[in-house]
Amino acid sequence: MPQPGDELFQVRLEKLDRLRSKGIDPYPRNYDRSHMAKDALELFESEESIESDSDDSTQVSVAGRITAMRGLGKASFLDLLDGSGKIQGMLRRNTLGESYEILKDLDIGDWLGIKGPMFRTRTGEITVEVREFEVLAKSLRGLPEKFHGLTDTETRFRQRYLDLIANPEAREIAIMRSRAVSVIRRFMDGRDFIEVETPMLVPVAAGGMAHPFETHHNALNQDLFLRIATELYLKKLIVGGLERVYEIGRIFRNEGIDLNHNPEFTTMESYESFADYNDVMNMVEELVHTVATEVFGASVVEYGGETIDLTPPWPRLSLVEQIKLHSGIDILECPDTETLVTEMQAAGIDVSAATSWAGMVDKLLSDRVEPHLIQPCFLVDYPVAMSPLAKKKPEDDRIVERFEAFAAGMELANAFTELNDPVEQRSRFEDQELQRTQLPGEEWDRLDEDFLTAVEHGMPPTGGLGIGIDRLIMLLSGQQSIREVVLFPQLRAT
RNA sequence: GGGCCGGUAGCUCAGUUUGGCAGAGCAUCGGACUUUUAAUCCGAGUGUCCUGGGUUCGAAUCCCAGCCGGCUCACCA
Repeated sequence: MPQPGDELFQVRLEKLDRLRSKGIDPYPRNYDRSHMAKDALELFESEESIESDSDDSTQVSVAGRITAMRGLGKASFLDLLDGSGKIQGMLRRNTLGESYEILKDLDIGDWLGIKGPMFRTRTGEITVEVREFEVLAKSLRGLPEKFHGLTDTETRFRQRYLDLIANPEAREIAIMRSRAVSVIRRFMDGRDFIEVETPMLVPVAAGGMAHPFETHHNALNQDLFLRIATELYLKKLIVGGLERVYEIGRIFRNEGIDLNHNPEFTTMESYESFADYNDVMNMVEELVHTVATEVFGASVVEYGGETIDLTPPWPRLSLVEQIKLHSGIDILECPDTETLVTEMQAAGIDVSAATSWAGMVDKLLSDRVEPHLIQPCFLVDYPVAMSPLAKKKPEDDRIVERFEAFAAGMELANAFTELNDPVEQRSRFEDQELQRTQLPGEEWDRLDEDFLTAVEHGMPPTGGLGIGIDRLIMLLSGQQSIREVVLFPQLRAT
């Protein structure tokens, strides 16, 4: 990459001066574009298909970045890339006269507007025969090489704009993600949910089990945390009678970074009054299927060599049964930590890291069950010890009405019938706080007094949902790394 | 945080095993070329070999420490 002071950079500065000395503003303020590249190509094809009396096609003006230049003396070809794709332009000394010489001061990477009729070259490519052109922005640094493109992952993530220029797939994923979020919004809005925003800076990082980022507000002289979930604030809105709310937003967890984890990630959480987790399950499978078909054009996706069919309904599988099936362990028969440790060791599972009963069940789930959950499904009915915010099943107070959605061995969503008994909620929080004092190495939920006060005012029966947008996009776009679906993934600052 | 792998020209990469002038393609610069498209042809210059130490007559190459990245394990969604 040319740096200020480098020869390549200097050469471009000289070109910039030459353009100015010819009376050309290398950074004009606008351009009157008639067509996107893709639309221009389609226009030509449609005009071509009907017999036309005139020789010339409609004139178009398109604007984009020069991604390739091929000079042949008194004629030159260049590729322009705009938001819709690429289009080729041909410039000839004959048609352009003196202004043809300006080409010498153009480089790959510059923004250019071209205007003229279109034709097909000998090799069949639809091409703008440039009658006029205008420099839209001079670039001082070179672009990645055209053939191999940009593959260095560090540069791709740190300078995502180069990735977007060089790699069409990067562009496609960014666009797909945006469309997917739009579809989710339409889907939720269509079900009479209202989109809300809740605080990201919070005094208590509650609503999940995760290590928060800490910060400080100077004027308040108060420590604050970045939210780890949107859950509790959204449920306060349910208490307030908003009935159906959702939030699509960033949450922050101060934990490891890997293929599936970025410290900031996007979730959609929704809360629906008078619904239970069965209603939410129906909604989730329909939501995912709708996004897949509307954005990616299919209800079937390829992921890691597997073909995954997202068509509802997805099977509802008992968590307890699935653990029994894949590990031989009946967790309900092991109500205390010691028994479970013994059983897990007997099954050859490393229990050195997990210290709590809930932590070990979670490990059983992720080690033994998750890898089998390739086709989409719901695991339902979790132990109460793992789920301090979920309502117990009426027939079994060891189990709560909670489900997690899985596909391609990845967890996509977590949801439950919300616990709305304020007395029980307080005691569940107190249990979490107690566990933290006993097992500080693990993450526990935190007691949020403001939230309890809200629930004490009466929270209606509610079905709640959290769905990881990044992982959903990974699944639908076939990407194995969360960094591919986050435009600017977290990297160490240099 | 642990383990493994990597970092060489603007980009993509050889060269490291066995220490001996810093290399190729693209890009860039000069020239030729009026339908090219990884254009072609002739000619030219690329550089903190990630950084800092060490060994050596001599280090991109060997040793040590560090930085950055990737994968993986742990933790997690």
